[in-house]
Amino acid sequence: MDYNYCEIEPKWQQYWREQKVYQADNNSNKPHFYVLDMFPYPSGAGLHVGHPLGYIASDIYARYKRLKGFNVLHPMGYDAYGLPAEQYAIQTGQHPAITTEQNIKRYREQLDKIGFSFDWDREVRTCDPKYYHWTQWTFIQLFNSYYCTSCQKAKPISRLIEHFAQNGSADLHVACGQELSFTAEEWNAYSEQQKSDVLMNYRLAYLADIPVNWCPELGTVLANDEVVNGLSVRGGYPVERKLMRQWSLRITAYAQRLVDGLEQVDWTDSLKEIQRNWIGRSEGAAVWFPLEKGDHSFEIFTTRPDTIFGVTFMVLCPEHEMISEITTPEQREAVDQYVAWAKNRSERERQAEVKTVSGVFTGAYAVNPLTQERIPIWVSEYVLAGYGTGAIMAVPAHDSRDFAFAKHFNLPIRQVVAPSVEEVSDPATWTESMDAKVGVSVNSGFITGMKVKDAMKAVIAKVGEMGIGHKTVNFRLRDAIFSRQRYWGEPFPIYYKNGVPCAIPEDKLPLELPEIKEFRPTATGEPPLGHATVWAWDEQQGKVVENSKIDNINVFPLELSTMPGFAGSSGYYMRYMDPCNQEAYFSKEAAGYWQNVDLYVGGAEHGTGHLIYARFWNKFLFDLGLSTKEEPFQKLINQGMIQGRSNFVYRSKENNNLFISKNIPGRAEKTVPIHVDINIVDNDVLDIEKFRAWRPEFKDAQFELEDGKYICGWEVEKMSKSMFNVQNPDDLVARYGADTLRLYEMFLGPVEQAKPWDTNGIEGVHRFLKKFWRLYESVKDVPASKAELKILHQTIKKISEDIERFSFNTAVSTFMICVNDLSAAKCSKREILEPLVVLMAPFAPHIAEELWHQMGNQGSVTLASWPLFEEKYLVEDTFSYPVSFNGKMRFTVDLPATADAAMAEKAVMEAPESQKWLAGAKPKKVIFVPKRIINVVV
RNA sequence: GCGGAUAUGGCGUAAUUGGUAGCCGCGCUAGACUUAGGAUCUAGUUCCUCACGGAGUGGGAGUUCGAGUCUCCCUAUCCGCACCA
Repeated sequence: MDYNYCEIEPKWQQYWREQKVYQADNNSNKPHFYVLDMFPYPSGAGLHVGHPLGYIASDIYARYKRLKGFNVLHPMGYDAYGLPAEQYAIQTGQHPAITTEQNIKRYREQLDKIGFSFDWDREVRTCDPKYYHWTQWTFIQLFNSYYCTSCQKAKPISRLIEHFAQNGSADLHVACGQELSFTAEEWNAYSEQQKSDVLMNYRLAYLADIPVNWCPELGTVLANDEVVNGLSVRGGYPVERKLMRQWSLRITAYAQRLVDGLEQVDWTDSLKEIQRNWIGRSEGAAVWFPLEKGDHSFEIFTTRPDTIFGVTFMVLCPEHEMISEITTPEQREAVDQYVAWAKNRSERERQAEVKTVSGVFTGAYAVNPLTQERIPIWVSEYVLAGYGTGAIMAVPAHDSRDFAFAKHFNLPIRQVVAPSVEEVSDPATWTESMDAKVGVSVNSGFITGMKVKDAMKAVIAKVGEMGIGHKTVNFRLRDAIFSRQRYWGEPFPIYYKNGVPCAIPEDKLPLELPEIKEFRPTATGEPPLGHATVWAWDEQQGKVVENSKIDNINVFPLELSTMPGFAGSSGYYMRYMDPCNQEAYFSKEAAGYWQNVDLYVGGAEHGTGHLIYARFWNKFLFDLGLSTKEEPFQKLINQGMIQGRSNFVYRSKENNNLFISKNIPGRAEKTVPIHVDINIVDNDVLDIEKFRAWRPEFKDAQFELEDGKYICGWEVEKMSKSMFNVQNPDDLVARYGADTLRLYEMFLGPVEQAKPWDTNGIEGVHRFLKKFWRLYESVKDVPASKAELKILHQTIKKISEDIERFSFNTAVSTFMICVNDLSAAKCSKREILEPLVVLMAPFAPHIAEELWHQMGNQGSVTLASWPLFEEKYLVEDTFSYPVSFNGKMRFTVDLPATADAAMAEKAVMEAPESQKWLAGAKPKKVIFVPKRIINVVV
């Protein structure tokens, strides 16, 4: 009987589904293991071959762990809220819920065909009220929490309110928007509205007027990671800066813990580095510079306090609040003009012109607190409002930006750091500043002669003594804007009681997304939820009622924004542990059992988005006592992107109906390349009949062939419909079967590596499976020879190692070698083939299952026992056999310094290793150097 | 500009982690069987050379008995950040 994948694959998929073979148990004595994939956004285009790459890798690992006796949690779900479905709704009027449902159905069909071992009973969808119940719940917890900086932990806001009532703002150690100062008496006298405003400064989810990334085309604000080069990631529309009242998450409170946590996880260095850069921790000093006139002073942040003697001017950002106050009458017009100009520039213009220097003098002066020098104060765009204090001390000699500014406006440059005290030069001759933190201070009063590091400490100590500064840490990370002016997202569980935002009671959750018919913003510019007619909160009844009932006594308006995409994806991995819990996000027992994700597989493109938000979310849940581990994802594998591999035909310039094969001499000049559908090309050979049928215009196409074939050109490009290079996994499953697809995707190369998709090698993998199948056609119950056992044992050993280090491509190669060897030996012995089929089960589960049952075994092979081999089939010390898989045996023998080749050979033959493994046979090759024999090839 | 990664046959890749390159697969060459097939099997295939032999892991140096692997300097490609004081 032939290997009939069309029959066996659906059969076993059904069996697994019906027998619930992959159901994970929350109460088990087995060791636990949690394997997670980044759940997909169900887009209308369906899966392409890039998606399953990571899923197959994680599935192999999950199945391997099951064979190893672990209770494995391997769930899947959908990140179902998102812009594309809503944009589609705007264009067509089709409700996003319908589009999403259809897409999910399609995804599920595609996923099912590949034979994954997901526990579908645990499926979550972010748009399901039973799920977003807990997204909303978490939001309320964030809203009702503040961050205590002395114990580095989130705490209930009620504790802060008590503190205010007793002590006012004194002795606060909290993360906040700005430093406020009030007494207990003042607090107690505040109105509800005032108290609410003050608390917003401390809540972990807070409402504030902040400069946001506004995308007019999408009609919504975007988070920093959703904007690249001033354009939206989704759609590529321009984004502008705008001041808006938005919900934000105080993720900056967790910045230090987010940096520290990276030490505990097993991620690649490059991804950790991406996160460190995004968080952008930098140590330095805060220093107050007094103004020359009046008693005001302003704060600056610097990472180079040691250069304070080199300050020759100060710069404020155009948004700085002190500008209008300090600007002199003579300079007012110029300053106003500059500030207005800067304000009107789009983010994109600003970024495009980073190298251009612009700025204006305010006419005001500050005083250097250490030298008492008078320092002019300027305004310039190159100082950013969002970082540090929006004001800097400029040291043009040792900062390239300050240097460019000083050159442009002809401001003095003073060297204060040099390689040594003697090596001082004239900065007027410099072409660039000396930014490196090396050398010693010069021209710097009491720190002159000190090394940079010591000088920094000395200056910090000095300003500390003077009460005008201290050591501090700054982060580049900004709070995450959490509002989206969109419909298809989680509604905020918030209503506005006469302007005061209030959370709806937890026992009334979920607050379900209301139905609307029009998905655009309202005529008055409100978000789409402004169209909802039943979107008001009745406090008495504790439910949603018609808007018409709003009286601001009992019935209040609800929030019209919705949450962003990352809201639902920040905690889904915890929900999988206990997906049906109606009383809680997840039970403490479930979290206590599963702990955290042991292995997370997904793309590196989430390095600055999802992976930061999820870590923050989990740390918060940890502070609440819900999550048992502070870091959610212990080990992370980044699957490489699959690029497209486009094929081309070459159309003659003279004759539109003539196509010339790639390698015909002179072709390049005579033709133009045209993209051709990769599905009608096989190994770069064009199927001429299919090509003629592909499009009407090619109906009568003529060809100039080489060796009777039409050879296409190829190029690596993005996988996209317009280049006809999208490979749909379904087509390959239909043609070769899921097992072939699974093996081939792994065989393509290391999982982490980016690579173009091409099907040129898939035949070889398919052939291997057929060969594997043939081995089992006449299984005999006779004892295996030692040589055959050796093949098996080496394979077991190598496959185990390969899986443990996620080297699935070499694992597939190992199988091929094993099967080649067994075929050559005509080995059909049960003793060999039975364990081999179990070994194969993680990779090609369908064929393994079929053969397992054909051999008369019961139960699923994918739950058989891996140690079976190690105990039952282990002979001698095969697992410590010194011969590696490719036949080299290595051991070291000490030789006298005078040894020659003959003596070396003799020593090899006498070595215990040879006695044991060569059994008198001569080695093929002996490599030796004086004193030691190094390598013996047998 | 800063940071991270990668570079091996015609192609995808492998190399016992410092042990004397190119496993496995594709493709290609020759052959066997054949109901002439997009089946199966056998042998060969890094490059140059009829051969003897020589060269060879992006380029250049270095450490070492020994380097694809370690160090330094270039070059190219990819990714991340980008006026972050």
